[in-house]
Formats: sequence, C-alpha cells, structure tokens
Amino acid sequence: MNTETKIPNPTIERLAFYSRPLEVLLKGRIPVVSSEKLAGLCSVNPAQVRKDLAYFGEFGVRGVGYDVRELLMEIKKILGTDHAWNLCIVGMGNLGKALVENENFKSRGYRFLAAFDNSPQRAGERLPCGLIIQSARKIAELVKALSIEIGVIATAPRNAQRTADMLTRAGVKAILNFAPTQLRTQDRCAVENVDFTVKLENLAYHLAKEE
Amino acid sequence: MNTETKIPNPTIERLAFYSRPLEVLLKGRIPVVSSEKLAGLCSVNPAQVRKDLAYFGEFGVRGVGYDVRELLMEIKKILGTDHAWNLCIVGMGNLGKALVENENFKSRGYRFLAAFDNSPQRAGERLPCGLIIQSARKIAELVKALSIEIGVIATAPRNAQRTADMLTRAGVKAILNFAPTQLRTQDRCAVENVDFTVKLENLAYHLAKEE
DNA sequence: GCCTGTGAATCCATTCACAGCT
DNA sequence: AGCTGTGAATGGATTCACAGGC
Repeated sequence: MNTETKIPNPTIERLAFYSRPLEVLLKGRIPVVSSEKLAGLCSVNPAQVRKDLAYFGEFGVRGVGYDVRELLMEIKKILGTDHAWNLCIVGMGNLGKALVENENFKSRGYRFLAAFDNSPQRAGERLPCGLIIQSARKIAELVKALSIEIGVIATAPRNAQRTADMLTRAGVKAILNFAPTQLRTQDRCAVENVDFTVKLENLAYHLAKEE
Repeated sequence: MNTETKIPNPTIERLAFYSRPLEVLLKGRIPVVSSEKLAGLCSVNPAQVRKDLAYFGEFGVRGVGYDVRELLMEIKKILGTDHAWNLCIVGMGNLGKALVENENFKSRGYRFLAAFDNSPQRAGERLPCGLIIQSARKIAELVKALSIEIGVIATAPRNAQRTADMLTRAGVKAILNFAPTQLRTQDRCAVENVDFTVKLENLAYHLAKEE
C-alpha cells in the first residue's frame, strides 16, 4: 500500500516513537525485530506497527521480521531526520537556555543557529553552546541569512503570539511552541505545542478521581 | 448526562485547554461565554465544547451561555486543580533546573517540595527557588515525609526507568516524564510523557513532505 | 511454522442537527 | 430569538483475523 493515501497523524507520531527502541536494538547489534517485539517495546499493538509501516512500503520479510538497520533508515528518511534541520529559539529564560543546550535535540540532528530575546539585559550574553543572544528585532534578518526552517518559542505566554508572527513573517516554516497558548498562524506554517501544564492536569485529574 | 460513562481522554485534555482562555476572560471581566466563542478561542468545534462539558453536568444556561467564573471553577474541580499538588523532580541538569523555576507550574498550584540528582557534585547545591538538591538515594524517605504525589523525571534517558522505579516504590502516584523513553510502571501509577523530539520529528515530516 | 501485509470488523471520537429551555 | 444538551450520523483509527510468502 504505497499509493497517495492520507497518512493518519498518529501514525507519523508513532514512527518517531518506534525509532527510539530501534536505535537501542541497533547499538545492541540485534539484526532483526518482529512487529510483536517492537510493539512490546513501545506498548502498542503489533498490528498497529505493521499497518503504520505499510503506509510507506514493504519493509519486512514474511516469516522473519524487519531488518533493524534498514527499518531505522527508512523511518528516518520518512520523517526527514536523515538530514539536519536549522532551528532558532526565541525567549532565553531558564527554559530557553535549557533547550538550546539539550542533548536530545543535538543527538537527533537539530541544530540551533540563533537565539533571541527581547529583553535588553539578555541580549549580548554568550551561552555555553557558543551562541550569543540576539535582540528579537534581528529575527527577520537572521532567519533569512541562516536559512532557519524551524522556530522554537520559549517566551512568556503573553509574548508568544507576537513572536509567532515575527517568525512566520521571517519565513520560518514550522514552530515548536512551549508557551501554553493557542497560536494563530497562516497555514503555510505548521505548529506543534509542547504544553506540560496540560499533561500535569491530566495526571491531576486521574489522581483526583481516586480520591 | 452525569452517569458513570467512560470519559474520553481527549475530553479531559481539552478541559485543561479551555481553562486558559477562560482565565483570560475572567480577568477581562467578561461574565458569560458561549460554546461558540470559547470554541473559537481554542480552535475546536462548538459542539465539541458542549459535549465535553456535558459529561460532567449541565453548566450552561440555554439561550445564554456559560458563566465564566462558574465554569472555570467547575473545570478546576473536575481536573483537581482546585487544590495544590506536591511534586518532586529528579535530574537537575539544565532542563530540571528550568522546570523547578518555571512560572507555569507555580501559577497553577503545582509546588516542588524536593529536587534530586544522583551525581555527587550536584547534591547539596542550593537552587534559586530555595530548594537544596538531594541525593537520589533519599527519594524513598523524602517522598513519604513530604507526601509527594507526583514525580517529574528530567534525567538522561538511560536513567529514566530506574528513576521511575524508585519513584513508584516510594509511593508516588503519577509521573511526568521528560525523558524520551517509554517507561514501564505498574498500573497503580499514571504516566504522562512530554517528548519534544517527537513533536519536532512531526514538524520535520511535514516540512520534508513539501520538499 | 512463523511473521508480514491487509481487507473487514470494531471501537472511539467528532460533528451534525434539532429538540428543549430561558 | 438564542444557545445549550444530546441522540444520530459520520468519519477515523485500532484491532482482528487470515491470506500470502519465507
């Protein structure tokens, strides 16, 4: 099944998910994995794994399973993580600083090429990673000059929308938003929200339920 | 519709979502809101808003709408955010440090009562918020002593599972996991994952798709 | 015998459309 | 007249179950 079917969003989310245990298996020199094994490692249904992969091609061998290295490569190709992406980040408070240095970004080929903040006392500061914090006024200029594709928003909630506007106008194609606000963008720009207070409230709900 | 129907998970996620614009409306002294207005602010369907709320009671007035203050209170009661929760955090790298100080946690009544790290050179350090980093060996003792209900994991991926085990054994009822690993816990303990690399890969996929 | 790939069946969530209250 | 609350209809995604290839 390789025709131009619409791919469900949960599928591509899980693809990213599958890649993590696959990396572990690869390091452990395990050559082959079955859908059942992989599903177990991700706590999903084996049929789900097979169906997800089948959207993109026939990567397995019947009676055997999937070649770990090959499958991982295919997933990376699908997700576009087979090459690096250029990021910038806006809002260099504690969270922003933690994100630029974050190992999980680096190890997966996401590189921060610029860091912005609109408070004058932060501009000019040199970060441990070597970047120097730029005034937010420079967003338009630097996004273009450095061909930045993805913008990360780590500002206070009240500045998030304004920041998103600046980023999209500068030509960024996607935004990862850490502010707990619903952003409005023209649909040329994809947005993903990372909102940990929502997750916490989820937990609180389940706890409150059992008194 | 108030009987013991199973509540869909997306519903309770959206409830947290609705509360944000409601807080803004409350501050702006807007007394009443319609499902259509609220839906617009959250980019969802108005019928969705009504159905979500109807799971928990009849909070609206036909022909009028919802009383903002009352609705917000009801949602908080449902989510269990009408009272504070006790948290601890494990893993005091950049991300951990950023999270303990984070405004969004504080403003919603989540308070960090303890911070742990298993590297000896970090233990003893005093954080800006006043907490002193404790050795991870003290988890069992302090979780009990401080009646900590929710544990936050901000360790390196390879330590996440071990940390989760310690936390659950210590009696924590829920875990918010920032490490990009699938945790295995006994089902007495709820887990929510905040995985921003998955979100980024999502964005990468959509960008890669349009060359 | 084993494990993939996939139509069919099931399950779950969203949206529609309207009856019912103010 | 206006907006909620909700059964019914739709639309998606997950799971089942088995045919097909190693």
